[in-house]
Amino acid sequence: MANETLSKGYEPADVEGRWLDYWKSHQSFTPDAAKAAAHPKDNYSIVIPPPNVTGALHMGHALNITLQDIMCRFMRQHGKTVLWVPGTDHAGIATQNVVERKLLAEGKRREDLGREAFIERVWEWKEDYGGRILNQIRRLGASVDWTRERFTMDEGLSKAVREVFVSLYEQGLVYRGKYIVNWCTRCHTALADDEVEYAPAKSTLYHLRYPLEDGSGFVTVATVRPETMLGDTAVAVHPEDERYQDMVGKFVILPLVGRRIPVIADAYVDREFGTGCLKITPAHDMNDWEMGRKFGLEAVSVIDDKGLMNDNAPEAYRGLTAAKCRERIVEDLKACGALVAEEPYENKVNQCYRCKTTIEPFVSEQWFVSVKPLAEKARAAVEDGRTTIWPAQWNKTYYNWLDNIRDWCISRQLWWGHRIPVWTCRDCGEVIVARQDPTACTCGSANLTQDEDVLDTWFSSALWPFSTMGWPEKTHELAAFYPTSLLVTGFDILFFWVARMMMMGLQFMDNVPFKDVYIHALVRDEHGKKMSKSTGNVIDPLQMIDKYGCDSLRFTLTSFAAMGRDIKLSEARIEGYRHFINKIWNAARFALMHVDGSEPEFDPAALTGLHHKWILHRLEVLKKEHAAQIEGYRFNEAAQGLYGFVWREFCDWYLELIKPELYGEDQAAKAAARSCLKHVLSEIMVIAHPIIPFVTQEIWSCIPSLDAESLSVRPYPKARPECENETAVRDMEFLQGVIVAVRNIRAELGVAPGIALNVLVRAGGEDQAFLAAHETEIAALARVGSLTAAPDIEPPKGCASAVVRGCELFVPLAGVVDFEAELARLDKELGKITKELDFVTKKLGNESFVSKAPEDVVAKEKAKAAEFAEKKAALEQLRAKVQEFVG
RNA sequence: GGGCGGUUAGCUCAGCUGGGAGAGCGUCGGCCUUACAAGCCGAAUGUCAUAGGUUCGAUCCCUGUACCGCCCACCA
Repeated sequence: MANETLSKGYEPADVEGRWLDYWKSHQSFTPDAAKAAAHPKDNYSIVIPPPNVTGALHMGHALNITLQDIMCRFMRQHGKTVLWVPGTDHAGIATQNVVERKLLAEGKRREDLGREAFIERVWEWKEDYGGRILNQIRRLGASVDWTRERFTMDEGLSKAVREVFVSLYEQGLVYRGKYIVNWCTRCHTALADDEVEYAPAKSTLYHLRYPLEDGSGFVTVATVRPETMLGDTAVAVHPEDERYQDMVGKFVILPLVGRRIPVIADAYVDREFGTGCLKITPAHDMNDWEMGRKFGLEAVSVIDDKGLMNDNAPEAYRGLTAAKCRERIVEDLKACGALVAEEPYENKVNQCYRCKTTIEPFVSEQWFVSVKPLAEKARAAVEDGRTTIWPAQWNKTYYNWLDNIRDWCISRQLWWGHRIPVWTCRDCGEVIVARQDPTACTCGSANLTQDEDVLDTWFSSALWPFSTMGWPEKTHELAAFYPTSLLVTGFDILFFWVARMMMMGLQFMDNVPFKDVYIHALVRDEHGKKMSKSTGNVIDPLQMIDKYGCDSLRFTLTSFAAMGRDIKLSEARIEGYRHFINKIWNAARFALMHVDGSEPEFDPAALTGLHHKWILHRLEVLKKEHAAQIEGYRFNEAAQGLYGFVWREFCDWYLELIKPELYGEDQAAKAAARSCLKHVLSEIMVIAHPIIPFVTQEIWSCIPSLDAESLSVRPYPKARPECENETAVRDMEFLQGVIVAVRNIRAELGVAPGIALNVLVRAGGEDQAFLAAHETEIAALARVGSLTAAPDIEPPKGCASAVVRGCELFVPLAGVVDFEAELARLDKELGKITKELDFVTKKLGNESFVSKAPEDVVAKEKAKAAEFAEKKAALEQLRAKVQEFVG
């Protein structure tokens, strides 16, 4: 492949395919855990946030994967042994829903198949489609170790789940209890608090009148759910509410039901809201449930698990849906005069985060984890810095959630998931919680039934950082790679997942699951809206890859990945950054026209040209800054720094400056240029590789006499302090200043680009020598015919002029130049410099500035003032000269 | 109600520990200059939301205000 001419434009599809295959077949990213275990400090590890098996790649994944990949590739370059574990999550509800929908298309329900057959169907589905998302991740160039791919329902991970459940049970941290839970009547399962979403709704607030038992009057309560009144077991008022002082302790009779219920007093009641009286329905409202516990109230459940009115409701309502029942209740209450007012009301309705069905608070028997003790450890680990959250602004959110945490409901009434390892003996009632499926009870009976429920998906995800490494076995992976170095994720699962991994890691590994957590942005559409299928504003990463190439997408996402800020993405941006990828490609194409492997070995000491010294210095700065930026997760800065260096410095200046040498006759200079060019190009490829792996790898493989196929395992370029050269930077500024001044004159005075200009510079000593030495470069870059530098140069009649670093520069344009235009141009320059000079002068005139500001700042300002004054004086002279011609 | 973030060039956004603002895209003008027209050269553009405060000096630090966005809790 070496030394072939590159195609004129970069064609990503072919390139990406080839290198993806190469990396996979060579197992380039598979570390040797046994070896790595011997020196854990040299290791680096990340576990991928496992996408749902049902998932399809979206921009959030693309960003997430890109950032992780950058870190992994970067750390390999820095000599780390890197493990990046890929895998997927079984995603209980989501996956079950998908398969149920498929069944429904065949006219079947899961109940028709039965549990075992249904689960088999889900596994079949998983085998067929579950790998899709992983292939999509692969296409992003993720340098994961495919030999260690995991699934949350793998045998090993299931073993870990069971181990954790049973030991938490043994530690008294898992318990079963009757509790009010968020119940999805469609999914038929309990949901954790954070699986509930709130949606605004237009409702009606009904005022209901309950008569006092002693006939002394009424209390009026307000509710948006009148049907739940059938389950009321109290009415509450505020203890200090004067209106109701004498009612507390009395009883009211519940209309339609006839139940006698107490009036209680509790500060929870808001006196301002509605009538100040609150109906208490412990079985169907979270707050009421708490109140019921506090006051020892009965919880009368009137709605069942399907959302239908049950037998506790008066006969007339039984079997109705809650909504239908509400209509009927409203009619009936109206009829008996208990409904005294209706008003439109906007509130929020709880929804299932999976299917958006309204949540019904529901009392049932569920399994819980006592998370308080775990949460305290998780909090402490961030407080004392064992884990660092980036950016730190998320600490507060994290603490706040942990501080207010309630027990975690972990049972789900689904079939797809880790079945709860609890058996009940049907003969003696013994409850067995076991790591191995028991065959018999202690009483000898084999008549055991396993708990029907499965565990919350997040229960297994919480173990991901160590379960994927083989825990509870003592593996080399755990020894080498736990705790992991970094977790990269979106803030939307900070609670669901990150906090719970912290808890479980600390509990079972006695160590944090990761040293750093990087919370990345949310990818939104160009208007800042969340991308969603229903809004139709989704940008499909795979389509973007097909259209613009993976590197374009990766570079775009990286450029916008500023910490703590959302990304507004549009296709135009990706298209824009494709230009950059193509620019690199073409720069390489140019370079490879001149580099064939015969050039001398790179030796900075042998490079005497200013532009070589300059670019090598700039390269040193880039190396240093780029590494610091990646290490500090300042991805946007890293990408933009690279962009600026490659385009503005390497291409715009360096490549242009070596052209005279490459096309020239001086063989020594040519060889030096080719050697340096090859060196700089090679190092750029290495530095850029973590962000844009494909184009860099492809170019790398075409650079002659390099280790052609190994860019992904190539170390980061070593620092070369001998190349640092501030003098070169200052000299280069001078050279650039002269070139830009001439270009500016040409452009502003409308001189045709074809006309070569002659340039005179009034300069003596070093400056004169410098200009003479760089005539070739100036000639080439500014289209200058002849350059004359001398201390006694006098401006010829009819010329344009400029001042560069104190030197007056003249471009004779007799007969060509429009003096009015030149005058205007000089005036513009004068205006600028005058403004700047005035500002500095004023500042220096301020006594308190001079006396109070640090010395170096004052010195800097003084130097500026001198420089500005010099330039201004020179410009004024030039202007006067031109004025003579005009006048 | 509690918390967090944002407000900088026409657009999208950088600006790390205070020393009078940058990039990309877009715009305008000129170029098919043998790596690249997906390009090259040149140019224009900002009371850094607002009112105060601290300071010799504030886009940056503090306080208040307005508007936008998000998270948590939730008034039935």
